[in-house]
Amino acid sequence: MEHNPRHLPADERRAVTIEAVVELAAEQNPSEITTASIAKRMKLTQGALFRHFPSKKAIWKAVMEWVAERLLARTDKAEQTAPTPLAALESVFMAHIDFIARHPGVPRMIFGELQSASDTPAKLMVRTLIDNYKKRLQALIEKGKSRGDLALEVDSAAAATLFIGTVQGLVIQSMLDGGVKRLRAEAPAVFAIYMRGIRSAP
Amino acid sequence: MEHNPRHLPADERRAVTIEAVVELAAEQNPSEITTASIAKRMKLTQGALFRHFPSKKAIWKAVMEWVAERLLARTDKAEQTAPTPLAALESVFMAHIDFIARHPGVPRMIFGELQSASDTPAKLMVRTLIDNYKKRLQALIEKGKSRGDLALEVDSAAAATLFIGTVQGLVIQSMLDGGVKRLRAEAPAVFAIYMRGIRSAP
DNA sequence: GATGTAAGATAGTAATTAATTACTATCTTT
DNA sequence: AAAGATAGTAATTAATTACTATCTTACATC
Repeated sequence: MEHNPRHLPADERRAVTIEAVVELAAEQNPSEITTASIAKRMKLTQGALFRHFPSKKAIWKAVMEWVAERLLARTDKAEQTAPTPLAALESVFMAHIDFIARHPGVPRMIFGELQSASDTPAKLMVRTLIDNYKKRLQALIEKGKSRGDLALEVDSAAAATLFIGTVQGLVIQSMLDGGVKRLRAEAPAVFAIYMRGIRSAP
Repeated sequence: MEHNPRHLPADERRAVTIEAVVELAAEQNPSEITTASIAKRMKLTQGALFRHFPSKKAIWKAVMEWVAERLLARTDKAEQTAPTPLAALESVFMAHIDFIARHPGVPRMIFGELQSASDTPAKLMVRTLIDNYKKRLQALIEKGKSRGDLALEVDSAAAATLFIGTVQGLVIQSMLDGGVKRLRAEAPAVFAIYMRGIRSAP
């Protein structure tokens, strides 16, 4: 059991920093997270952060990389353990919801990055993350069609967009009111309607 | 034709201020909009703003009131001119998309308000706006059910949530890439899947 | 045309911010 | 154990922020 070791190797310090930011984002507006508040959470002086990151933007970039990595790993696993494309869609959806419920700061940060009109490094991370995600969904949907589980008349690209949108909409509304509890509670019923929208007639 | 009249009555000045903020939000991260940048856009000195608003928060509140008013007016009209509940849903959806396409800064501001963990006055505005919106949607959906157009097995609350989520998801993804053009282009196909999800079997 | 008031300009303030600096403590390697 | 490398501290910096105090101008009303 270690008690706040004062000195950490650089890579561990970076990892701890990322965790601190994700934690803080769950508690407050990410745009109001200062280098001072990050340092305080880590019991470190503010200046020390800049020994490990060249700038604040670099911190955000590292955090978004962490998010992309973990989210993709989680949904990937969900997808691959499911028996059918249809089951995979549901499994991925729930894994996504679960990931956000465990890290409520993540959507906060992502939406924050979206708002900047210019292309920050962090925003680029988000874009490629969602791009890849969407491609995988689209492939799943196509597979579901060829198996006869999904309706051929459904636009696959639009279906992938709506899949992600369904998550985003749920998240936004639970951010407004109800929080993580509401997110988990409403997810199944909302996903059921989505499924009804793409499934082939019985 | 008026040429930037230097002096404006207070109420007009407030209106112009709101327009300036909505414009600016379309171009940059709303959290980075400063009182100085608002004033510059209006060709006014920064201090003069505080003759008309007691604080920056008051400006945001006024802007959100403007948004709520206009959006509700637009969707209300769309709803009331439609012949059936089903047609009304589509009409409201498209009116909503059109409103955002005309004012791309609006979702940016709303998402920005969502991120603050505490309940700012502006965040409260957003919450009641969406609450009212959702209630109206739910009523429409119930009406559609009783007419036999919508499936009884569909959860009305979840359907209303997903309706809003569909808009939000579309908006977010167009903010990431493609902008207003993509928003308008993808809206119909995505809405079609939503409709398929709630409509009764033919 | 004089006059009172509403609106704007000018020039500040105090607080907060990311980043930098000079220095110190701690670990690692030989 | 010496020496170099790594990590952290404390204090400071320049820039930016919302907000304010004081002075000046424009306009409506008589």
